[in-house]
Amino acid sequence: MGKGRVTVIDIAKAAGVSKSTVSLVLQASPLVNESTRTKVNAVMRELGYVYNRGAANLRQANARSKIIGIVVNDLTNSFFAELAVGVDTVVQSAGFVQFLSNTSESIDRQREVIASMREHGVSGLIISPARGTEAFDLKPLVMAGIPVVLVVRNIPGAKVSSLVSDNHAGTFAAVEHLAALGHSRIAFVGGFSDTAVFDERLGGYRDAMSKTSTGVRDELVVSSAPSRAGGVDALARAMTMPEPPTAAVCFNDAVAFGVCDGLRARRIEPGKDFAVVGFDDVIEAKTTVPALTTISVDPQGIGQRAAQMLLKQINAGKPEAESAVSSVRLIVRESCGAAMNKPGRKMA
Amino acid sequence: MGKGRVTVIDIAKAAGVSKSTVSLVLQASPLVNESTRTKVNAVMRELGYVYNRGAANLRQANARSKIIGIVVNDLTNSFFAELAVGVDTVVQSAGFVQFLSNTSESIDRQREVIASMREHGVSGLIISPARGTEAFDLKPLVMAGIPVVLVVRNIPGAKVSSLVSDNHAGTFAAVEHLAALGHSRIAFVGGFSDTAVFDERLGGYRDAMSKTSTGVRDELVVSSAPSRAGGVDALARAMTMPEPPTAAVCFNDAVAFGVCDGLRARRIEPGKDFAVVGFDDVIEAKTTVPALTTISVDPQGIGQRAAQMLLKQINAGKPEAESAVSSVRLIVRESCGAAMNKPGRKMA
DNA sequence: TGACAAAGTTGGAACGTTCCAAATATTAAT
DNA sequence: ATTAATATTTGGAACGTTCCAACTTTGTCA
Repeated sequence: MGKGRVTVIDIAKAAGVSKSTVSLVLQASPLVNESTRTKVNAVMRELGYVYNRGAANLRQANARSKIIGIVVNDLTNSFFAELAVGVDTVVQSAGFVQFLSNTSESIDRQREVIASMREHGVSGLIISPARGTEAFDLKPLVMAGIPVVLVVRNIPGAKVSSLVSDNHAGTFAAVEHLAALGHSRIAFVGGFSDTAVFDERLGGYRDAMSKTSTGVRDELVVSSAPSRAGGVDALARAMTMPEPPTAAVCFNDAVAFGVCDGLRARRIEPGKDFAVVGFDDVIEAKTTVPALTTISVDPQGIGQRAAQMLLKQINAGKPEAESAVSSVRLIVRESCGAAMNKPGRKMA
Repeated sequence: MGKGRVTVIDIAKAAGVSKSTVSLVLQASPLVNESTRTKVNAVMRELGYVYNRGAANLRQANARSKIIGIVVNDLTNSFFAELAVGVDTVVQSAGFVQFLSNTSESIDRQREVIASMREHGVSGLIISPARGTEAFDLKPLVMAGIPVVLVVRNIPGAKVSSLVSDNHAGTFAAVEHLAALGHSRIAFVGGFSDTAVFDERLGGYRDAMSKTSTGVRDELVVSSAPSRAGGVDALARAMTMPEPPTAAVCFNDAVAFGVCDGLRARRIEPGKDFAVVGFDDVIEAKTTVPALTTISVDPQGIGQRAAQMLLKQINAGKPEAESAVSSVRLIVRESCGAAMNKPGRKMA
């Protein structure tokens, strides 16, 4: 014993029934007699049977596979890690399991992992596409009728579902808030300028700025890598200007943290001498000092909602593309200087 | 067209050969004539064929499945996210794809996802077990001959491979370093006291402390959740002591960041008035201000190495359990106060 | 008792691939 | 031209499951 795996036929023999009956038991069919059912189940436990899903959904070409794939462009960014967790919770409770792959912004890698996932028979895909992904790259998927939900970054011509956050509204609100606090030289800091997300966030910033007394000033937008190091770097550039800004709306929280680091290195206290607003509301935002004022996008929530959209399409049979925008809200904490009272910490 | 999927038989018909030949082409067999090979490949491209791995490894019961599973206890912790990335890179280049699931420290969930992955036919598993996992829980896996590599947390009686970092050496080095800088009241801060990792790190701290003039003092170890918030909390408790510490060896980087937050909230400057050492060297450690002195464990490296151990076992056929400890090293940055010169930042 | 329905069970065939042994085509050697 | 060797191709059978149609058993009613 031990060599070959235990199959439904072994169970049938041991239980003195036919393989068909065992199959019915596996599917919890009401057709089978209660006594046989318990007997079969007992034998299964005894022999250590494990269901072979591969064989099962080879037979049922119609029903799909209980596997979904999620491919993200940068798993080391905790935004995506949390998004993955959100997806995981809902697919798990729907009895699915997820392939997860990281592309590190490489289109080639992305193509490979998507191909590999198809070969393994995923019944749907959640994709946060690598920079530079074209509608063309998704063509094979839609041709094959595989449901796809794009998250975070949308792709113009692709006929697939998408779920992005309301970037325009987010930065718009951030600027309004800073302006209401009396700031006028407000910078837009960080992010790669060749992405749609950047355009949207910058758009919100611009539209809000144009309603202020200062108006839009191009020198106030300084881009950089969307990372903590990028934030440090971008701030350094911003502070060399003749009239440096007094506040910054950052591309994301990582950049905002970098900006805070850079300020402190210059002996400028974020939240006191300079206002900083982030974007994303990652988990550290609320515990850092000073707590980060930011635009909350709830990455886990997006993951969950994306997973729900995907499962809906999978169950619907015919994939009906749907695009949604996830609303965002401004979370006012300390880094923008709005909280004048020093918050006391609970002590044991 | 478009309803049924394209199979190897369709290709065979269209190319005027037999399905066996097509199969040989798929496996890049040297037996097939060059001209037929190119023809078959052309037809495949034309008809949009996608390989059905499920069917394939149903046939070859011997060869395994090109899927590995990775289950972690907390994906929102960036340590694990990076570990997952490390695993991903090596399994991807070995032509594998990974299932990833998050257990959120729930044993039930862990049992479910492992069962699900088995049903899907994974050929190996990398597990960072949920708190409280017993050797018993892994029994079915080893009985079935499925290779398992435990990472981060080892489980005493389990007959599977493991790869953990040298926790004892890490905290030992941290204490030695702080003592050399002149500190004597050195606290050990954070972590749940019911885990093996905690014991090991505390052990290294204790052994090093017993060699100092102060010796081991139990009131200097204050545990907490291994998170940023936990660090804030633990520091608060530590500072209420009659003779508060002047330095802290932290359970991990998240706790260390929390300790820094807590210090700043008390107007104590980390790296100047108080020395802080972390454990893990997460990605933010080097960019934060002050840069965190910490024990580097290179999570991506661990992920890669674990994946290599697993692949080796998968290829070996018979799983030979092997346990390794990954060495760690002290990275001296600013938070311990050792760097007296203020590091200048590169400007554009 | 016979007919009929309901409940429960069952033996193939099928899913898309790989493997094997055997068949055929090609080339080289006599 | 015949044989031997080599190169290439091929038709089932098998993998573990589900589905279907048909079968057997049991119970009900006249």
